[in-house]
Amino acid sequence: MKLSTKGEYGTRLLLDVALHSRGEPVQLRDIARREKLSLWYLEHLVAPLVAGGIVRTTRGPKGGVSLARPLEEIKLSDIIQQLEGSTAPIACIDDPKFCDRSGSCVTRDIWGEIQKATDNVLESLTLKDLVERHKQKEEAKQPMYFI
Amino acid sequence: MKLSTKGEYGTRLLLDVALHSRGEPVQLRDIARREKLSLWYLEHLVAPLVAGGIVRTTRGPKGGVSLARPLEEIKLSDIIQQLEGSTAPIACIDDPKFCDRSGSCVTRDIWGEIQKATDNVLESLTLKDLVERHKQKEEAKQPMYFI
DNA sequence: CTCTTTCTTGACTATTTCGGTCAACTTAGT
DNA sequence: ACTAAGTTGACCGAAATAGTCAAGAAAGAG
Repeated sequence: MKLSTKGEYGTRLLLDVALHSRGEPVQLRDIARREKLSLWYLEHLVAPLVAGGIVRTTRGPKGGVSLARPLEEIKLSDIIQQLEGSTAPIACIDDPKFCDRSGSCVTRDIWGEIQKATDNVLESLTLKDLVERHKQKEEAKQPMYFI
Repeated sequence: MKLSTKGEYGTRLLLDVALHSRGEPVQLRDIARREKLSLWYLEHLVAPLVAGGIVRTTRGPKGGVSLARPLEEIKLSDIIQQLEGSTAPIACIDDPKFCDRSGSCVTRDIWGEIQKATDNVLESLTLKDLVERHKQKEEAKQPMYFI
């Protein structure tokens, strides 16, 4: 039931862009520094995100990565779909012909239910939710001097 | 979000034992034949299942594998736990010290929710449920001559 | 126009995990 | 004893993963 680093880092990448974009693109170099990720690895995460219409990139000075859609229109499931492919825990879910027992296989049904459970979580959350949760955590850290 | 073949084959192994045990142990060789799995690979699945108290094995003639507990007391989560280890999609869930940002990491919370969602499914199902589902599918296949 | 800055692309590599095989051993029954 | 099981641990090849790098293309600034 493992998530690869693509999905992990990719989500952090997007959240970082969401938090630091002030209208302008966010540079990969800065993301790499803040998130402590290799710049050369991040480059490979951006390509599929562009292909999936999740981010836009601009080259040259003051270039970088920006979100291609409003925060609330970027679902976690979009990100994972783009970076990890399917969320199916096993191949026969996506391709019934993968195994000739698919029709009568009880265990296959279970893996399907598991996929559904994780998809429910991923589809119910958007980047906006992540940003809000992040801000809440930040506020919780600050002592409230103004009271 | 992939399940390895250990969890996949192990679940089928257990279901096969549940379906074919008539008081006596079920032999690995027969399981391998029925499930079309390599005998040598199955051997590696049995060891952790014994360690987890899920099955007992007896050696020698007429030996084999038998369930160590009643069907309804073997949860899917027990099986997966034993064969795959944790269901955490990412290491920092099990070990917060794995990453120094764990406390304030929003994405980590998400992976935790996903784990919880899959655990809910796995803990709600027992081998007995699988057996019953299997029988229902079998019956559905038979045309009902008796009507 | 050219220089710099930034992303783009694809090649490359190291490491790990996975799936699978096998042989030697132990135990239990006949 | 002999035979029929499971037990254990070593081993291997293939594939996936994670990561690095270098050459190039686009966009702006001057």
